[in-house]
Amino acid sequence: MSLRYAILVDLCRGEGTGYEIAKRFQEGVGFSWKASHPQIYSELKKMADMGWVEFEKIEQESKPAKKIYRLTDDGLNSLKLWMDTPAEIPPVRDMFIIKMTVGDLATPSKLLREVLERKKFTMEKMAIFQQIEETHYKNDNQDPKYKFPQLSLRAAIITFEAHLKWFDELIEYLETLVKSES
Amino acid sequence: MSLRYAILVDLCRGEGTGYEIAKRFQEGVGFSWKASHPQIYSELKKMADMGWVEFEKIEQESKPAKKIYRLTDDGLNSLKLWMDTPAEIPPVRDMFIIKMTVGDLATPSKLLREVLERKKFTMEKMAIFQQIEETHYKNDNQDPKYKFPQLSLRAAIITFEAHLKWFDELIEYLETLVKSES
DNA sequence: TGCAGCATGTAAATAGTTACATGATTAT
DNA sequence: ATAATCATGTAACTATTTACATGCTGCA
Repeated sequence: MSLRYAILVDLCRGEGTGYEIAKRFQEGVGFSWKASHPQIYSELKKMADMGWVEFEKIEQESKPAKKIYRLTDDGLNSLKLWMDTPAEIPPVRDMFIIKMTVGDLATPSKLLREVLERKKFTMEKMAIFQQIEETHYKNDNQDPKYKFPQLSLRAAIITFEAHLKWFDELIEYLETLVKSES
Repeated sequence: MSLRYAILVDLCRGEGTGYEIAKRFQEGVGFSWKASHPQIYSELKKMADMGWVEFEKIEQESKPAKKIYRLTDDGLNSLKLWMDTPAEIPPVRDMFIIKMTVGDLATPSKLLREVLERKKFTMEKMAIFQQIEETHYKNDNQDPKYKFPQLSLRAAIITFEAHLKWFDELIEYLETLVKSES
């Protein structure tokens, strides 16, 4: 049921089509959840049947009619109920960490390349989030209304920092291995 | 196919029954992957059929016969091939972070309680990993053989530290909310 | 007496991904 | 020309969880 509530949270900020919601749930756009479009369409349909969301159908020329979804009072109430119940602590599921436990089975240079790739990826992502933090929430904008979204953003930034710290420890060791290899 | 390789990595350290492997993959035991026992049994069966693992059947009185699995040469070779191909970067999928973006919809005291619960949980987990790091890898034990497992452990510790840092930011804000609430 | 641990497995359900399908428009 | 964007959806598959099933032993 997680995706269901993730969508409700997304719709809290305003109405949107399944397509738009799906875009936000694509790899990397939002930090904390990922979902493909068929999953989102089917979940929206279920919630429309339950009356948690409603949609306005807008016909378009040369495109399928778009459905603009918004929360209903029922949906908002269900969301509020969920908000007060603890969320499950998710398992990690990162094969890269598993791989490291037996890193001696890999080719050091390839492992190093993989870490450098991850580091690059993480730095790019982090830059985006830091940008948002600076333009939206820093300095003047200390409106308590934005405090929660900002704190949520902090989760991403802090996590990325941690990953980078770990990557640097890996790189340090792997570089010694690659040097002695040649 | 991730679970498959996670099991192979696990079997690298030595033989084991499905039951034992499943225990290690339970919530919280290993840091980086989670799996239930039916999933592990079925994956072991598939890999036995492919010849990546083999097992020795040991009859027992009053218990079902146990199967002690170990890697075959084929399994080890497949694992080595996998080691040299980059692992996918996993999505995060933590509803707690999502929840924070609309934290104003929750009851502050309940949200605070949830954060404190997570903090406690994380500190307990981290203590276990730090213990392992100190007893197994610190001081005298600078054997390069243990360098990779140690680095893998560092991923957990560094990640936990990051979570704790974030939790403290949340707690600081939520405490002001709870105070002004009463 | 009742629960945890050992040890296997099957069956059913839910969650999530990938491929297929359509079709016009705009940018490269 | 080709790919990306808009916008929906279905179908098939893979991954994962939960419930059911068995049965003995040792502990509180």
